[in-house]
Amino acid sequence: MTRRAAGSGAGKRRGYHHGDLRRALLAAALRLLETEGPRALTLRAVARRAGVSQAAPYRHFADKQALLAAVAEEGFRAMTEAMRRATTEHPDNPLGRLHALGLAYVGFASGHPSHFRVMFGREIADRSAYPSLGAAAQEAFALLLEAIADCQRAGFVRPGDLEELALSAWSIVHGLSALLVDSQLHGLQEKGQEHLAQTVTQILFLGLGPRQP
Amino acid sequence: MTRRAAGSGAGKRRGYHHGDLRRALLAAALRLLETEGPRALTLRAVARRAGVSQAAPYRHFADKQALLAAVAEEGFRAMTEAMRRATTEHPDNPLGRLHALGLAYVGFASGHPSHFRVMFGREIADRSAYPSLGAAAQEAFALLLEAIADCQRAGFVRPGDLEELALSAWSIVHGLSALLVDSQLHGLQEKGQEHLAQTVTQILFLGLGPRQP
DNA sequence: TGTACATCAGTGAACGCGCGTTCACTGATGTAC
DNA sequence: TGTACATCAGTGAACGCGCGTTCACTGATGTAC
Repeated sequence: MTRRAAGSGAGKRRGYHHGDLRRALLAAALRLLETEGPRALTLRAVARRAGVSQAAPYRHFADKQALLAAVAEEGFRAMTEAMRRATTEHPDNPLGRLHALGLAYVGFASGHPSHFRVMFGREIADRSAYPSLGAAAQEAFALLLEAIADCQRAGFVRPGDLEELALSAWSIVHGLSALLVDSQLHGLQEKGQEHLAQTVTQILFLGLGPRQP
Repeated sequence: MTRRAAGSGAGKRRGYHHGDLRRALLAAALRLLETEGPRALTLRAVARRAGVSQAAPYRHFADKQALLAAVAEEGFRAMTEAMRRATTEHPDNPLGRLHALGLAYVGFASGHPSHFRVMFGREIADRSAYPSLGAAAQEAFALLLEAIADCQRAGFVRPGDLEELALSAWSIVHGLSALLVDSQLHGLQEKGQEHLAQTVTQILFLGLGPRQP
């Protein structure tokens, strides 16, 4: 604790003690994930990548699953951040915000496919063992709920069970993301992730929208 | 070839030669998948489960990836079959057929979560190495395209790029399936897979539908 | 300011494990004569 | 119908590998006096 404050000062961190190994391990894990894929994400490889002995990670993570959970949590935080950033471009337009949210979701997934897979994979069997991971995931979903509630209030989305409407929206962007990430689209993929996301969210909005007069 | 015909007769198949080991290995793989999950799907475990030496599978599959590809192909065939069966209940109603198709997709996924994961996971890096797998996957997608084209002709679905409309439909049912399979829904899951699928496809149909007069 | 000390982050070697794959083999099978 | 033979599906032992995890240790660090 005091260690981190002391060690993370400017420059010189070479020595027996690392200074901020936990953060360095997470960074190494992310780099591994994006360059080598999820199968390469082993504790030993992460330690190697961080330039540290293979036993060192155990000072910071109880076991491999704890590292995985931290990686997933970090992913949800980054995704939430990206979504939040996207919505700030439409401060006055609820539908625009919802749209931006969806595009940011798909954008994050196709920009970080391996990370996306770890976040939603079942490697972390029991999420209740990692409360902060659950909280980070909830936070992303909460953004969606909020945006849809705003749209309902503004009359852009029909009345109805908020969670179920949100699930529909989540399903469609998550589905497109998963298909992109798992390279299932072949020919279609040529149209570009951005275009496909536009198309798909368009259909979603028509479905969510109020009945035409 | 003649071997299989001879060996797969009634009864007695105990002996040095198995008779139809390829099929038995696939069956063992599916059993393993559903009972132990995808991580347990190793060549050695499959051989063990089939009651055969660990080298035996190499007479029928070039390597582990070939087995995986066969498992995935089998999955697409089963899913296509389930979807086709579901549509026969609505011979005269294109929209009902499309609806049934979607429900069958989600039903297959939540009924065979591990199989679903292998089908869409990236364990099979290069699908072009397994043409019959690609064909089986295409067949499922073709059902969807057909159903939507029928709906367009009948006026239930707006005119527009068929593939893009199909992608929207695919995304929403695939997304819900993935979320269910990966246990991301927590509270919502209590409402039941069937109910959630109904809700989500309802929104989809409103989105696909022609503009109200 | 200087020194003794407790802490604990990181080391390096070792463990046991199950995996994918190879190899020379064995013996059941169907077929040619 | 009987026999010799070629085929090839399945065997069993072995390989090398990288993994997660444990363990007694070492030495850099901050702190109490």
